[in-house]
Amino acid sequence: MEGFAVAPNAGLYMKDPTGSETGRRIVAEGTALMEQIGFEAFTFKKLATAMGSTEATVYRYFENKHRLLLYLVNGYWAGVELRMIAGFASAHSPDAKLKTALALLCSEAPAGEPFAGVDGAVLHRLVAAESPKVWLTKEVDDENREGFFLAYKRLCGHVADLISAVAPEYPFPRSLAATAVEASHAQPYFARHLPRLSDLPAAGVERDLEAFLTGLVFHTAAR
Amino acid sequence: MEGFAVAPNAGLYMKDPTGSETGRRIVAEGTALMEQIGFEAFTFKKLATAMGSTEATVYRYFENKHRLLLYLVNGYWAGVELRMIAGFASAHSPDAKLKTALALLCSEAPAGEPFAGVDGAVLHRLVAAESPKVWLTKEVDDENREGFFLAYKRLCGHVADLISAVAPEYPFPRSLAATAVEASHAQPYFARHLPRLSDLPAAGVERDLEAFLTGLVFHTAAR
DNA sequence: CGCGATGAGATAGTAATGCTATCGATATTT
DNA sequence: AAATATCGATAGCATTACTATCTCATCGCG
Repeated sequence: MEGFAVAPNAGLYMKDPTGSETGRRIVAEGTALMEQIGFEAFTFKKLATAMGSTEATVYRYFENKHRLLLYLVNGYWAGVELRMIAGFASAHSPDAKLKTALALLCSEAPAGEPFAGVDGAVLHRLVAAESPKVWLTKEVDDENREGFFLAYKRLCGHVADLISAVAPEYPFPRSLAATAVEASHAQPYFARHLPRLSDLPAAGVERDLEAFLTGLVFHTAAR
Repeated sequence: MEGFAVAPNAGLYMKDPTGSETGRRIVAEGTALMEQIGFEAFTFKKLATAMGSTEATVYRYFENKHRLLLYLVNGYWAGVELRMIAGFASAHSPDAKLKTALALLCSEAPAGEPFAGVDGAVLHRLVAAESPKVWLTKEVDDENREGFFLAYKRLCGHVADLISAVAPEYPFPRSLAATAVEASHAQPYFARHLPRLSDLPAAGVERDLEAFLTGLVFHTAAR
């Protein structure tokens, strides 16, 4: 029943939200509401009211809103990883694989629903705007030990491996991969809100973003 | 009396904290406490208790903790900009200037006190761990309109200008500058807490970080 | 000397937040 | 039909994020 070899989100919830209609609604409406009003203004009470349920019910699924965000972000990255691996099938050289991987990171509206009832584009925007808050916390080390960042680290790992395949002598493949993945979210956000920090257009960034990222990665690594 | 042509922090406070001993202590002890316990756990009540003062007193200086963080981050960047411009004096080619600028971004313990009584290394760590929270907010656009991000944007602007000077035909100087500046904080943080996302050592990153960043910028732009 | 302004500690209070506990009605399972 | 799980309803509590007011000390100034 699980779409993954190892459930990517184990431990992030108190009760598996995919196992009930209420759980799926928490995830679906939680994503939408959090994206709308922002993580700091988001509360379980507001979510419960929006779903016509109660705070206590939401707390039965997730310990707190930070865990819910972590769950969403993790699911997002797991989905990207899946599509990335699928994309590798149609590319043969490491070079071509790396290019598809980077292109995938640039698409604002990922194909397919990452969670039942969740709009991919909305989740993408949520992740772009909120995901750093997931690790910029005093609990990073504990949460990392519990494996809550595995999906993200695996994804960056794939990109790093491709960089190494393309440029075996480049000394910072992981740093470059993480920098590129981060930039793929930060740059569209900057383009929209702090345009002095970007050369991308406010909307429809995908084409230029891809050009920027491939330039960044290939020129840096492949000497 | 002001060290800057235009006070970089105007509007961020209700009452200028540099103008009184209490204000300076709010800034100094606020930095230390926030860095210690993290932005989410930090409250004005805790700060007041730590300083032997009261919540109401702190609120006379800053509207809320978000504004205080913004003030600190902004002051940090203003200080970096000052040192960057000073550093340009000893470098003559744009190439050399860009190299000094990037090296400056890598130093973990900036020279000189950015605020009276504030340890530069502590502020540096605070900015690395918390600064994205300053713009990843639903109030970005309002705060940007009020000029609260000017120091950061100016700093990135300097780097972008140097990139353009070194490589006039490179199409994404601003994106590259912002990406490099962001990476200068993100990479040491990753090295420490999520080491799979970096090739840098957990401690003493400066040398490798500089190599990574100069490679990133020069190979990407001067292509 | 006395006046007013300013700065800041003390105290109180309010609404919202984050979270826990209990209870009972309603399904679902066995 | 009994047992169990699910979830809405309600209550409660400690903390947070503020706001307001009052008092006292200080300081510049006529």
